[in-house]
Parts: sequence; C-alpha cells; structure tokens
Amino acid sequence: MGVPFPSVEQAFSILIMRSADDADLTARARIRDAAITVFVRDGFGATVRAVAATADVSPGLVIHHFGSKAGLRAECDAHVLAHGRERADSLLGDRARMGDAIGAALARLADEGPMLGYLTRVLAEGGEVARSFLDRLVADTERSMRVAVAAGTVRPSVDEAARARHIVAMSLGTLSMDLVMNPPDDPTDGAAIVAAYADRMLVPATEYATHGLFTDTAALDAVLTARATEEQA
Amino acid sequence: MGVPFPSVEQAFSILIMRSADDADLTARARIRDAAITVFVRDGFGATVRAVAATADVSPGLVIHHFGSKAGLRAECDAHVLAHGRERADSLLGDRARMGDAIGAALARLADEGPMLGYLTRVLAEGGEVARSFLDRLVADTERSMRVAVAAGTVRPSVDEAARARHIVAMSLGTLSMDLVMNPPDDPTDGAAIVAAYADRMLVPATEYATHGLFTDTAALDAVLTARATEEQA
DNA sequence: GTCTATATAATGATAGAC
DNA sequence: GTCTATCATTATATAGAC
Repeated sequence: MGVPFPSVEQAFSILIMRSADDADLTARARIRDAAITVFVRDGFGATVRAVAATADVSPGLVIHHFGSKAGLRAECDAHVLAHGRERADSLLGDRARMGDAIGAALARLADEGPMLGYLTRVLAEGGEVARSFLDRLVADTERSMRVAVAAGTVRPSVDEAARARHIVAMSLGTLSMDLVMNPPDDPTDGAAIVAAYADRMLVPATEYATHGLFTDTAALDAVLTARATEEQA
Repeated sequence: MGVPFPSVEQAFSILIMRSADDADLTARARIRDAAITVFVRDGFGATVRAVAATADVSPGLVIHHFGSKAGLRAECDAHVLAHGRERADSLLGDRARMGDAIGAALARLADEGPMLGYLTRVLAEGGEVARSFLDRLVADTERSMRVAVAAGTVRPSVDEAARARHIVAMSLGTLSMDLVMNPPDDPTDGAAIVAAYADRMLVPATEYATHGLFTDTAALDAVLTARATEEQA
C-alpha cells in the first residue's frame, strides 16, 4: 500500500509524545497545560486571568513563573512543537510503518489530547513559529517522498522540492479548512477531531491522491510548457 | 483544457467585483476601506484607533458611523464576502470560460487589492462568517464538478458531495498555508500574492490534479473496502 | 511558592462642543 | 459630520505580605 498523507503522518508523529510526565505535575506544568487548553479553546487572545482560573491559581502566579504572557506562550509552543525530530527520522527508516500510513497515523493519534488543536491554532495565526514548523515538515516530507519514489509507491515529480512544499501546504491546509467548516464540539479532543476528519475526508483525499482530478494531461502540459517558455526568456 | 482549481477560481471570482464606486468615497466608505487594509495588515485584533489613524479621522467618528468595532467588522465582511453569487452562477453556464481556468482566474485577479488578504484572514479566524462563505463555495463547486464530469474533463467521484467539500478545503487551505510559509511583503497587494502563489504552486498542484500521487490503487482500494465494511455494520 | 492588592497602560465607547 | 476630551473597562504586570 502507498503513503496517503506523508506530511500529515509526520505532522501527527510530531505530536505523539504523550509525555508520560505525570510526575511533572508541578504548579508550573499545571499552568502550562491549562494555558494550552485555554489557548486551544479561546485562541491566543485569551487572558492570563482565564489561564489562571483554569489552573486554579492566581493571575500573579502565572506571571511569577513565566515572566509574561509572551513567556507563557513561548513555553506552550515549545512543549507542543519542539519535538518529533527523532520520530520523523525513525519513521523514514521504517518502511513497514510507512506502509500502512493511514491506519497507523490515525491510530497513534488516538489520544494526543489538545496538541492537534494547538497546532491548528498556531498554523492559523501564522508567524515565525508556524513557519519554522512547516519548514521542518517540508524538509522531512521531501526526504520521505524520495524514499517512496525509490520504492515505487509514489510517482516521481518534475520538481521534488516544489512538490514537498505543496504536499505540506495541502495536507495541513485541508485539515485546517475542514475544521473551519466543521468546528469540533471539543477542540481539545484530538482523537475526536481526527476521527471526524477522517470520516469526512479520507475517501475524497485518497481518491484524489490516487487518480487526480482530470481525465487528460492538457492542463499539466499547458503549465509545463508555460514554465519552460518563461525559463527560456 | 481542464479546470485545475475550480473552487479557487470561484473563490476568486467572488472577489472580482472591483466595485467602480469611486464616487463612494464618503468618509464612511473611506473608514471602511481603511479598516479592511488595517485588518489585513494587523489582523482583526487591530484597534479602532489604528483604523481611525489610517483613515485620517478621529476614533470617535469611527464609532459614530458604525456603532461599534463589531459593526465596523460586519460591514467589512459584507463588503468583501457578500458578493459573487451571480458571478459563480454565470461561470457555471459559460463553459468557454471554464476552459482556460488557470490563466483566466489569475488574470482576473490581477488587481483586486486587499480582498484576497482579507479573505485569508477570515478563513484563518474561522467562525460563522468563514463557515457560511465556505458552505456557499462548496455548493457552487459541487455543481461545477457535475458540469465538468458531464463534459468529460473531470473524473467522476464515488462521493461527489464529499469531493466538493474536499476540493474547497484543499484549494483554500493550500493557499492559506502557502501564505503562512511565504508571507507576502505587502499582504494588501492581491496581484502580487496571486503571482507568487502561482509561481510556487501551479506546477505541483497541476501535477497532483493530473496524476495524483500514488502509482497504484492499493490505498484507495483499502479505504473504500473499509468504508463498505463499516457501512454494512 | 503563592496570594492579595495595586500600578499602569490600552481599549472600546460616550458626551458634548463646533 | 467631525472633533476633543473623557469615562469605564479590562489587561498585563508589579509589590509586598504570608
């Protein structure tokens, strides 16, 4: 079987770190977790007071621990996004797991909590944090694609770098837009979000990835000809 | 030639209303246009004061005309999004124009100003305004697809409704994510945004729409089998 | 470490003169 | 219609007691 959504799988793998730090329940960590939940629910405009209330501490204590709201935000970003490097790498070397990408990726997402919702908030907001996350994902995806092309499961592209950027933008963009169209009841419930998303999009996305949309190559021919012409000029 | 990005073309067509209301330059309209520019540049968190400064009026006058910041926002939304119904319909009836979709859509986008940036802000924010816009686009896309399938330029789908939703989410999602990865110098310059986006994504997107990604149908077979099985249960 | 109380700044919105 | 001046609210962040 092929690799339906390589970049999505990688994005998700980055979120699978279900850090078993239940001992990490210092007040500081509690505040951070509460902040993630509140940011997912209400967006990054949420107030320090709302975070404090959710963590059952005083607003002053939040600032005491993180210096400022920006400091709190930075720590949340780091906790959610600054992971997965090794994960993505090991995935690349493990063709067996790439094989059943759909089921595996979805299954491993079964309980990552609010991380997915946080990621989509970051992507919607844009900015440097989102950009660096996507850039890393593009690099990983390009390497994944080369492996898959060599293995014969994925077609070669006329521009592998451009395809990697496109696949990342498309994968996470489709997810983000689907969530706008179908807002989850509980945005912090990653498992429910993934299940609903798969239910809506797995068939059309796989169909598109298998056959494309067009019946002929006229559009592609035109685009490639146009590009060749302007490159000559 | 085919119809590379039907939903994108329709989304764009909605923005092509270059309202020749140059006589519409009442202070009220000036404030509204300034608000659109500021919202595109700084997001919807931008202050009434910033809008007033850009429009060269007092903050009080902004409230005087629109009642509240929410009122101003609503008027901006209406001005940008509450159009295009007829446009999209006429497009459906005009197969000649659907034919050269790529060039036509991009060319007609040559100068729609800050509208595109405003649309991406609305989509990133989510909420009811974005949802109703996307819903309308999905309905239009499904009708477009049926026409194109009947004409033989687009492959039929096992689930036309799901495909329409997927194409809309994918088209606008890809655009949004590409803009996160490559922030435009001037987010209010729609022409430059479209040109840069096409330069980066037209080749890989058309390639994907023509051939898909996979070399075989194993993934699709698995997904369809799984769906059939769970429908039986 | 944690709280209460408060300083400071910014924002949306109002009032009234012109 | 437009402005200036101001109010009321809300936010982040600080200070100091416990």
